Amino acid sequence: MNIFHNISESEKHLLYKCVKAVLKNYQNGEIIFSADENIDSVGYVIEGNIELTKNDYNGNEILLTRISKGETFAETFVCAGAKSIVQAKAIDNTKVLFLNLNNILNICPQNCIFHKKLLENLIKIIAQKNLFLQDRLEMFSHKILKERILYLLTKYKSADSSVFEIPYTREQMAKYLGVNRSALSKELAKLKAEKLLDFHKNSFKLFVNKTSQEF
Amino acid sequence: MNIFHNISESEKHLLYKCVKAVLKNYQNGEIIFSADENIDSVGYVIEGNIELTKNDYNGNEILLTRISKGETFAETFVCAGAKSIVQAKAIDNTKVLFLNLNNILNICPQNCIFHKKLLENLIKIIAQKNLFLQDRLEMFSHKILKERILYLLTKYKSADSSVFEIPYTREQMAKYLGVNRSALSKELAKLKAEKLLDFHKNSFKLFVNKTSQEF
DNA sequence: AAAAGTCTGTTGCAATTGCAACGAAATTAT
DNA sequence: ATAATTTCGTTGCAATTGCAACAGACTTTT
Repeated sequence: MNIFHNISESEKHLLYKCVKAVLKNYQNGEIIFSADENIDSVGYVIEGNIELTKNDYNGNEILLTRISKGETFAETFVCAGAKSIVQAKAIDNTKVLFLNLNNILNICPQNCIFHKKLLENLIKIIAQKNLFLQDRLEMFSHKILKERILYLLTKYKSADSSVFEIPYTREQMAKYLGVNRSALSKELAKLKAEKLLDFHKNSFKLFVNKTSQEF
Repeated sequence: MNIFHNISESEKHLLYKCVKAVLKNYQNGEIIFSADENIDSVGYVIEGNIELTKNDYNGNEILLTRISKGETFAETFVCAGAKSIVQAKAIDNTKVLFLNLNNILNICPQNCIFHKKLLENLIKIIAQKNLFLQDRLEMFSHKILKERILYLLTKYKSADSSVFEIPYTREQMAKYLGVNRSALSKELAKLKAEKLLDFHKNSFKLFVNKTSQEF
């Protein structure tokens, strides 16, 4: 989701003034901010690309994610009132727009509608990331592969004993589940033998007994 | 964090009118909302307790979390514009205040300060939950116990080869790391033998070579 | 100080998953 | 249609972690 969703180009430019947005240019390789810095502004990539990295216990730089044009970054810790925990580095010649959180929150006296939209979008971005993280975490909270598989399939199943598809190849499915691909195939074959499910490629069918609900 | 943080009792009551807050009473056991419902209001527990549950693939009700007095719930999917994915049930006689998201976002014409504070607090709640989830997820992304341990310890270490404490007993540490306690003790003993770290109870000392940083 | 209770380390064995290699099936390119 | 490429299932073995049981260390209670 774009933080300027539903805001037209002309409104955008009014908004820039309204929230005193700051545009900065970075050379390829330039550090935008480091881990442990106090940041007060949400970043928005106008042009170029950014990498968010973190140092592990050995000092190795670990790539967390890439941010590209139209995406927002730094919003989590800025809005949480916390220090940065990641480093942001331009990996192209990059233009970043900084939106100061306080200015976003201080609805301007004019009470402009697009200002409200910006706020709404910002909240939505954070909340949606939250949903994404919650799903991943719930998946990981299942310790056994069988349960992880059923957790995933339950998300996509339409109605019992009818076929549905999942948007993953077997390799992607294994990655989502955080396990080895062949271990996944092995377990799927086992579950098929147990008649808990049937599948072919990315089409699945669940035969789950709902006895616990029938009483 | 309380969504009314920094808002006085008197301001609170003005705010209730301003955002048209709705107070509802629930009997012990009463369903507040079900999974798959469309909700437009953030919940705030004034009195009593709530359980958020989810049905697993077998239809078993799984307890996700308990919400008690002063806590906010439903904010994630309301702000994400998504359907509820959980069921909320009162487990006491419970008073819940519902704050409609649109009303929170529509800063009132009077432009009252506490309205802005409410918004700020809401964002902070979501963003902080985000940070929490990110940490858990990053931990789980390490597949090997050794890496999980070092991830945890790196978070708490002050300076190299100096002693620091972690706020967990061994049992809690194992739970945080998502592994069996005795497996954790085993691995800690191994890492101690490898001279990567030293420890006694919840006091630790890291001997991590930073060679990769020294070049 | 002794006793009871809790926390932690250790051990052996079981269960689960990772890994690598290969062949079959399915898809895409020629 | 054939060949090349990718995806998937299978297998055997290795590595990791779970589990249960017990003993020692540490804490709290009496």
